[in-house]
Amino acid sequence: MPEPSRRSPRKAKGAGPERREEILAAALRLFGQYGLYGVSTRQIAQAVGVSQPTLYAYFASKDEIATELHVRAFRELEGRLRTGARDPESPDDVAVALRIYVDFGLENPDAYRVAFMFEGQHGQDMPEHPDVSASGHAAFGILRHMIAELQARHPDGGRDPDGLAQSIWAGMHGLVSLLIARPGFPWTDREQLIDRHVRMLADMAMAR
Amino acid sequence: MPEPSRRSPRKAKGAGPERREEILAAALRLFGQYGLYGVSTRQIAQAVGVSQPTLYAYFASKDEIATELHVRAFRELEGRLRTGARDPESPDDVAVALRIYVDFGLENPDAYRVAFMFEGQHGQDMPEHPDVSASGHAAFGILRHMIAELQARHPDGGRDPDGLAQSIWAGMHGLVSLLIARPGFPWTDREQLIDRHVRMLADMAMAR
Amino acid sequence: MPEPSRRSPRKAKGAGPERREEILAAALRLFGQYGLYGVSTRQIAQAVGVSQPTLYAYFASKDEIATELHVRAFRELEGRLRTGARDPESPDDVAVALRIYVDFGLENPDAYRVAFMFEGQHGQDMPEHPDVSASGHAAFGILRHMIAELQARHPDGGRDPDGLAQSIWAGMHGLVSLLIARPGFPWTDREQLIDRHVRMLADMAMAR
Amino acid sequence: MPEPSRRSPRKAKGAGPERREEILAAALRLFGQYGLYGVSTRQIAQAVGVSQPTLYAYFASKDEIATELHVRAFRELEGRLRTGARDPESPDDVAVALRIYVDFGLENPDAYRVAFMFEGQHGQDMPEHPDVSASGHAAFGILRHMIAELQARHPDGGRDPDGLAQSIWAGMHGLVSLLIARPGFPWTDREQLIDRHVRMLADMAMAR
DNA sequence: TATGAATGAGTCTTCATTCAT
DNA sequence: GATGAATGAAGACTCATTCAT
Repeated sequence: MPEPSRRSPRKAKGAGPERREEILAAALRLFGQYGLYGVSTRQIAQAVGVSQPTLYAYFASKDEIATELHVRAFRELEGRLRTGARDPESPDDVAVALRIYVDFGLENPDAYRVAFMFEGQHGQDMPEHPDVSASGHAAFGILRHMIAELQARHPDGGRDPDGLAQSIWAGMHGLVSLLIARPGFPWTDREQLIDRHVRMLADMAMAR
Repeated sequence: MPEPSRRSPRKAKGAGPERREEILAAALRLFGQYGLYGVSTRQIAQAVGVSQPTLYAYFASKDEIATELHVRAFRELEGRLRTGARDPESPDDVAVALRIYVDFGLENPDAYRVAFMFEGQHGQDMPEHPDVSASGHAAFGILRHMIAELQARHPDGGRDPDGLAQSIWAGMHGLVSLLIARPGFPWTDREQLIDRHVRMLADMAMAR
Repeated sequence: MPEPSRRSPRKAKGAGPERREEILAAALRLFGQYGLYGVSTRQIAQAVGVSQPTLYAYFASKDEIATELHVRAFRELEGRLRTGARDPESPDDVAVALRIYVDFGLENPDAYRVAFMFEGQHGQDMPEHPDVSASGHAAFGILRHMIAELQARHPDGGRDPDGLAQSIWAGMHGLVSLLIARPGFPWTDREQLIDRHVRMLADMAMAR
Repeated sequence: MPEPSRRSPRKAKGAGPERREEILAAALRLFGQYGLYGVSTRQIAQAVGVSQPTLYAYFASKDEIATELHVRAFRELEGRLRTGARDPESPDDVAVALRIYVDFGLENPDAYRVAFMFEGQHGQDMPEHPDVSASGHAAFGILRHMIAELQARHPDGGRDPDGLAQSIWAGMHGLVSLLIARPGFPWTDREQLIDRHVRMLADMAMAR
């Protein structure tokens, strides 16, 4: 006796972990486009094609979705940096890493926005979400490590890798965030702007 | 004998234009702390010590409060830059201007946050708020002008003042915004970090 | 010694009863245009050029303004009818009165709207405002009296002046209110429409 | 052993489309009684026995509720006219249609009031609500068509069916709206009043 | 007489979340 | 696993009205 038409024998289409991914993907797109506060759970649910309560089968709250995206964004960035960044022999190698950073941001403005331009209370590194801080620090650590390595190889070339890494990171973040947030600004040729920005900051890695 | 004008000790707090300023001050603090979307008109009213509708006697909408704060913040920055920035003869003079920028941001983190807060729909520099864009562009224009002047004086020293101004501005914004947004991060010595960051960016003004 | 230009020797400009009239005039115009619920006391005050609380020096409430306008409208109509309506010798004389009615409505759509299309609770003749009902009944009484007179003169011509007066009144009201409320409707030639409508209803005055 | 499906005795009131109808019914009653502007969504929700936000699961806005009621009212009227009105051979057949009109209004005073309620900005047949105008015109069109048919059959009997239809419609509307709006008025015998009113207007259909 | 200032109660509407099924 | 239905709390904003001056 055939049981009344059920879509698939065991898992319904897009159930389980896949649903979770669908939700994250939709939320990432929407958060990036309209901002964290500009997106409602209803919109997310609709974008996924499920009902609102279904979201809560996968996430405890809207905040948890945002946090997961935040952590993932940093992981993705970290992964890219780890993959693309080789042992630096010259500032050019640092420039490659910086370029990876920029490309990540511009290719994934949603993720970048979620990761770095996290709205909400400022003035505290969201201690309630330790994962968020941790994943951010890890990505930063790679850059810091590269600069330290580079300087170690050229002991006469530079000092204070910590400070320099922070300075360079900040310089990158400024460009990426402004390019994302102000697309209407009359920027000069983007490619050239980015290229020079990256090279200049990379050269700073060996500053004394 | 006229009795000495009885002032009611209760409601004479601050009328007229002063109330307006009180509201702006409270809104600035709250917006800076919790973000534009994280603050309700109720909270603003409560912080001022008035009822919600009273706000609407001074501002047409919450948006108007935010816009006014935004414009004021950039005006203040513009004023500081205009006052402090002299005709640049060397990158050091540019560094002075950049330092003014940083100091403004760190001394008025709320205002700085509000100034760059208008990142609504991911992009769109809010054409509906021309003042908002205008005030930002004016402040930027001063830096751009300085760099152009400097290069004009040293024709062999640099080119593309537009692109450089954007690059330097971005570099500054990155540092200021991160210092404000991540106070918990293990920054190296702030003063030294800022000082070198500023000098490095200023040196870029004469890049070729 | 000429006193400093005051409009009138005693009353300050627009003070006292004149103010009251100004308020009523402004309210009549606004109520007629936007409806009773579509007009706020602020709008009335602004139209008059005074502050909101000033209204309450002349009227106890917004409702009192509306009521006064209502009563006045009926009085005006009553006055016009009393003036223009002569002892009826034929239906033509009734037609004259009906035409007065229509003209009143179309020339003073604001007043007509206030008088007859009074929004609010229906199903009761606002017993809380006895004046309103009274003034309405008075105007109606004139029409009823005309018809009775006419029939008395032509004893074979008609009966039931009460019912006929109500019927004719209703017929008039329907046309006036629709012409006022639906100006966008594709009415045929207004003058001709009104003229025939009036004559037909007047002829009914002698129906048996 | 499966226990017999427990039905919760509390919340099973009326789900889905039935809720929608409940809301419409409650809104119709309230709008008819207190007017469109005199009723709040809270009152509607309370009358239905649900919370305020629940309304928005069934209607996008208060305006949508009103529009639906308006359209329904005219549709109902249109349906009654279409059903009851036969090819007119004499004014008596027109009288039947007019009587249907009156009966509809008096049996459904709320609906009638709602149908003619959309008198917003004094004029403007709400071009933003095309349905509203359309449904009204459709009902009127039936009457117009009847009169034209009648005159076509008796070519010597009447002219200008458009103008006559408007005149007769206005005459009906006046009586119905006053009977509804002024129940406290000392009307003569209602049945007789209506009957004669209807017959008189119907006779006008063949006026020259 | 007139008003600047203020407000409690109310408007419509949207939110994230939960419950019973 | 999924949902239809529902809601308390809150959102921005407007209202008629009333103080104290």
